[in-house]
Amino acid sequence: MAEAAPRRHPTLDEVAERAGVSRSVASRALNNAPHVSRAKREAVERAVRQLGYVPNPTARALATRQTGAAALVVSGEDPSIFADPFFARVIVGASAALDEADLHLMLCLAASDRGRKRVEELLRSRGADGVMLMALREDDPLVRMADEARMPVVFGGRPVGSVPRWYVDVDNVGGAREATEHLVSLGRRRVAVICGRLDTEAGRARYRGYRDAMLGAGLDPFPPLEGDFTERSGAAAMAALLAEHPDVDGVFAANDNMAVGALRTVREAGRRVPADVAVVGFDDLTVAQIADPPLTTVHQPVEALGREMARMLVALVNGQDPTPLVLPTRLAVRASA
Amino acid sequence: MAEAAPRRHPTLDEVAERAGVSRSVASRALNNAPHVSRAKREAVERAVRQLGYVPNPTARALATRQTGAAALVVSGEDPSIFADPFFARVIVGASAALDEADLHLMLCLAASDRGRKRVEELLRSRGADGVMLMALREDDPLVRMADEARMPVVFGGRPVGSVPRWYVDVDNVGGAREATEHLVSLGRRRVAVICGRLDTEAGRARYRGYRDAMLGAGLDPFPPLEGDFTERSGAAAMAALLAEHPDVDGVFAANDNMAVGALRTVREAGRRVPADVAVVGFDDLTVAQIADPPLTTVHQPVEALGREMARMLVALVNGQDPTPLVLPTRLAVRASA
DNA sequence: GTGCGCTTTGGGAGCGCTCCCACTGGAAGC
DNA sequence: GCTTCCAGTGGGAGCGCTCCCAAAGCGCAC
Repeated sequence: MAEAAPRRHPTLDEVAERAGVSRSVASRALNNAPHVSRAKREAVERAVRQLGYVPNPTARALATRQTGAAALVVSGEDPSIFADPFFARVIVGASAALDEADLHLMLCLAASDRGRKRVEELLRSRGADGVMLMALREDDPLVRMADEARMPVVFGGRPVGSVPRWYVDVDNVGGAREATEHLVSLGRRRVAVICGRLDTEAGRARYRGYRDAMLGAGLDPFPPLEGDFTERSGAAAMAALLAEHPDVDGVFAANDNMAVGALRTVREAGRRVPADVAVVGFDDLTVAQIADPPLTTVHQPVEALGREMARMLVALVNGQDPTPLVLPTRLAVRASA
Repeated sequence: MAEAAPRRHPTLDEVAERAGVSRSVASRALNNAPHVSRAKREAVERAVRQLGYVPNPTARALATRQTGAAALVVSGEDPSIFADPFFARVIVGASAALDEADLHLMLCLAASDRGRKRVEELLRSRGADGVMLMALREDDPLVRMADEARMPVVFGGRPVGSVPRWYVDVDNVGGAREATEHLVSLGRRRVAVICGRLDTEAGRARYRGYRDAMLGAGLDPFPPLEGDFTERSGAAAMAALLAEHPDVDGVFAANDNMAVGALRTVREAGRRVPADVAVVGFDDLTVAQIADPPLTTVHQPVEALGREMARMLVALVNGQDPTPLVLPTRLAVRASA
């Protein structure tokens, strides 16, 4: 038997009775609403203390039509993409901002079909006051669902093929451009690219940034060589690159994991980093600092991303109409380039 | 203006009316309860489809006194401890298990005072059907709150100084013992230890396992040298160790981050791993595999930890009385030892 | 003394669902 | 023929809160 409740929860009625006031007055006192005399307010406070009263959030939610919770949905068929520390840091930021607005955080990993179904239900049933949506693939059904949702939706990053009404993103194009320009400024001329999945907007935008920088420097951009954001795929891509273009002297990888994989392959091929091949990553996760050599990479404000998504959502919930936000990146120069 | 709702949500009453039945019958049909004729059941289903009806979870929660959500609380004064990929993987496991039971996951980072206060309110107000509690420090006020909570509580790991009624833990003592025995079996005799925080039960248990193994092998255990589970602290501890005991030939670090720090310090001191100093970690996070050399470490089933916590909680919510669980660890032997 | 406007108060009607219970009518048992 | 039973049904009373609104109380200008 689980914790036979010591005594039933006291209700607002009981508080009111004990304080010698009506339920209305007690409610107002509790919510710091006006139109309550000082004496009654204090009487209510006393009764609350004596009874150990805590308002029932469900009842309040039913009456106010506000659940007091915001959901963060992380999409993707593979649940382990969530193991990427990236999301953990987004959550830290979002959690802090939601705390300030007194909203709870519901986390939905929409990996399995079942999970996806539950997200759809959440969206349709107003099981939360608003939703933050992340990591959407091309044609993700969640995008359509979000359109039809009966609550505010903020996107983290932009989905492929559509520009949502409200989103927070990082400057993927600018970051990739800066990374590539850095390689060029070091005198590298045969600068290759290891793209992320090109069915994500981040993957595409980072390739665009690379391409812009190469063209701007009068160099030939490499065609997109696609990885899937894992270390393994970075290592494989680098191997292919060395085989096909032995003279490559710089590599921009669309994230740190792949950059670390590339680092490993370069070393195993007997070449030095950065002397023979300079490598730049993207993200600036912990792994960039402990890589050998430490990875030059595009720093993105991950916690700020979460924080700003949450703030935007709070604004929407409060009936405001915030404008989309693109957060700046900056290059963290370390030993690898 | 945020999304002027296209039309008000249809309610169960409207469904019932459209289907030509009473609200009771509609409710029963919706919940697959008995005592509904086939014809009416189908009529209700049709009405649901036509109206695009979705039950209001809040109203249901109020009536059933079940919120349909479980909370995962991660304690700790520093919110960034949550950035440890460890928690992300716990969440993946917990989320999957909760999905199966149709429970939502609420995530509470009880870092700030404000966050802690909100957790307390959650615990006292039955804002969730149950709670999973992790990463508790000595004297964490959350432990007391959990005792007084009006809902089931499952601990992840055991808090210092008390054995909760329900918990899931990994075999910290056994894992640490096995790690140390491995070092001894390699012929190492001066095997030192870099402990984790000794105000956590995991930190203490891992030291106990180390000590047991040393004594069992007839060797002198080193006194506890405490780190705080970060790479930096591991590096510092290792430096101190080399200064004081230049002849140390093996190190057991209580987690991977500290082991990686130790690795770095050993190399910077001009010694070789594992030839001069063999190093073993604990956790088997991604970092263990990409470390140089790859880290021999105690693998713990992190996702299973989350999954089992969630399952235990579900059992409690369903009125059962599950028994505490200690999950086994195993040594993942790589190049560092 | 009357009327106006203000704050303070409590009654009551929801919010949308579940679930107890009383009722119906037809099948089964005697 | 009667009672007994039970699947099927709908009415209605909650769950615990918010919030509208009418009424009461009171000071103050006229």
